[in-house]
Amino acid sequence: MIEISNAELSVMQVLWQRQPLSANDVVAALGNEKDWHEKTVKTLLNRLVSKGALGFDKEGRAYSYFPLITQHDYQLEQSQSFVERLFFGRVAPLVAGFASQNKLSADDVAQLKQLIESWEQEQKHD
Amino acid sequence: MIEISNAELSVMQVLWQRQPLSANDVVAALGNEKDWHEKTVKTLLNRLVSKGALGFDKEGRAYSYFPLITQHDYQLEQSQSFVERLFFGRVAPLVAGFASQNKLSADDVAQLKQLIESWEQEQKHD
DNA sequence: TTTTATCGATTACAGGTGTAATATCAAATG
DNA sequence: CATTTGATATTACACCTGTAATCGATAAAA
Repeated sequence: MIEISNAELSVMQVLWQRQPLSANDVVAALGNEKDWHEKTVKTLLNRLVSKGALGFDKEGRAYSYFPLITQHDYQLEQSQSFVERLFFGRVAPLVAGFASQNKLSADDVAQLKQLIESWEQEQKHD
Repeated sequence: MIEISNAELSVMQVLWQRQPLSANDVVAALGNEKDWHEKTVKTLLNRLVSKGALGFDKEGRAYSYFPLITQHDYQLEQSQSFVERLFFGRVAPLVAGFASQNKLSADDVAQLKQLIESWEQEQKHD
């Protein structure tokens, strides 16, 4: 399993959103949120390539980078391991924490209701 | 915010469950799940004390360790930052991932329904 | 009381991470 | 063609982590 550090993750997020991008495009995209030197971003791109998280095509002088793992897969795997480590595998207590902090949006609740309904449908016909 | 590494977290989990414990008790408690040398566990205890995550009382020769931060607070803070980093703050997509992997237990679903109900109650009278 | 067994404290050491600076090499410019 | 520019590759470096081993002090044992 590929390990992606926090700083690296920010780079992945950019490339999961738009892809492929040149190193400079990634630097620009991160400009708003991160106060990183251009060299820092290039280092992160390099490490992500070494780790097999990113690939690139040579477009002449500059490279064009793209993710080799999907955001969805990464989210799934990390969620699983996070909930395992902190909540011993049960996700509801995590959601309860969000609720207690008023961090549940109406959209979240709507989606959760939907999920529950599907889940109950599943249970019935098996 | 105190940063607790993965290995350190396992030690915290033991002490969140029973507290206070001597170093040897912690070593024993971890014996099942982790294949760590006694020295390794002592190092982790030490680092956690340095970080301010654990305190201890001197009970003669050996120390008696106890958490200085609650499991609940830690879970809350880590959940928040995890969901922020991977899901841009929305928790429902995380739960959706669990559902899709059949990682939702009946207990989870029951608890989620309860949460939603409370949440809707809250919304009404404000 | 001298020796030994234990504790916690300190030190070790390789690999990862955050955060760049420098080196190298090829493309663009003059 | 020679030079400058700009991109990637390599190197840097301190701190964190995983995983212990060694040191030093003190309590227990002989």
